[in-house]
Amino acid sequence: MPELPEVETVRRGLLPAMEGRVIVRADLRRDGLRRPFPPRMAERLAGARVVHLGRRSKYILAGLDTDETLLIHLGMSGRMMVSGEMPGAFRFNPPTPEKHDHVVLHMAGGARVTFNDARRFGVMDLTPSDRVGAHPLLRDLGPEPLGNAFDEAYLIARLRGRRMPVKTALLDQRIVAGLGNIYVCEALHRAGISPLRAAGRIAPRRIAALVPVIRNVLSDAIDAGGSSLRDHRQTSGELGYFQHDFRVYGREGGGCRAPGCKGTIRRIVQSGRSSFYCPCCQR
DNA sequence: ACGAAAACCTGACAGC
DNA sequence: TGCTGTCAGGTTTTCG
Repeated sequence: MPELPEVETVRRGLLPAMEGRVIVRADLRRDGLRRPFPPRMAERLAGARVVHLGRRSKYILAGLDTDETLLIHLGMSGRMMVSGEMPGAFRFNPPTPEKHDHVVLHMAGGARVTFNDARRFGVMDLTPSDRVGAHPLLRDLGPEPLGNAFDEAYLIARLRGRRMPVKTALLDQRIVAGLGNIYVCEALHRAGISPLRAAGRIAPRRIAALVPVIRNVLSDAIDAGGSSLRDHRQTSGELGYFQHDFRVYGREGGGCRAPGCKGTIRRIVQSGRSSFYCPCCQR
């Protein structure tokens, strides 16, 4: 799935097709993904205008003029494709619906927005706009890593006393929201911190250094259109290309790219997920 | 309470 | 060709 940079890339691609525009019709090809769609979702979307298309962590939030907000999560394999007569839309009109096209939004103006998700770990839900933050999926999220609330003092305080590996802590969406496996691995490498190190046993000044590193990795990835490994596509069908800038992710056995380091990238498993790191320059 | 592991699904790929 | 096993940008639930 898509982590924060991929979701932000998708949001930006959806903007011209969706923001300010009316959803003429919503076609649902099944009754849910990871969880059931809310009751009468198609009827509640039909005729609604998208007044704002935002993002919180890995969730895309479409605020509607019906005072409801459509909440979208892409899970591991979710894609949103724009097709039809729109600038930036897929050049070819969509052929017949493809496998795993679960929801199609027909927008006024001729664009179609298709949600495709092979593994069905994604989510779509509707919630009252005046308390989106109280939604169970958003309620416990930590601060946005690119926002002002995520700063050195905050991260130092949140990691203090934690015995879990720093890798696990940064994947915890309650501590900071939006990081996933790729960008945690990449950020820890850039900061020279071992993913195995207990979160509460990192010197405060090293944690402080991690904050701008996280911001920079995410910003660079957004600028590159995200990372395309297998599933992620921009809404036009184009790939992202930040995967070419990975320093450790997926590079087991490869040479460390840190300046002056001769180490070899290793893969280990932490709480069921691969961690890639350089044992030489990450301590 | 905490952290690890399993579960939810499907597809891609390596190896035999 | 086709089988088996492994792995995958996430999150929630279960287990110890």
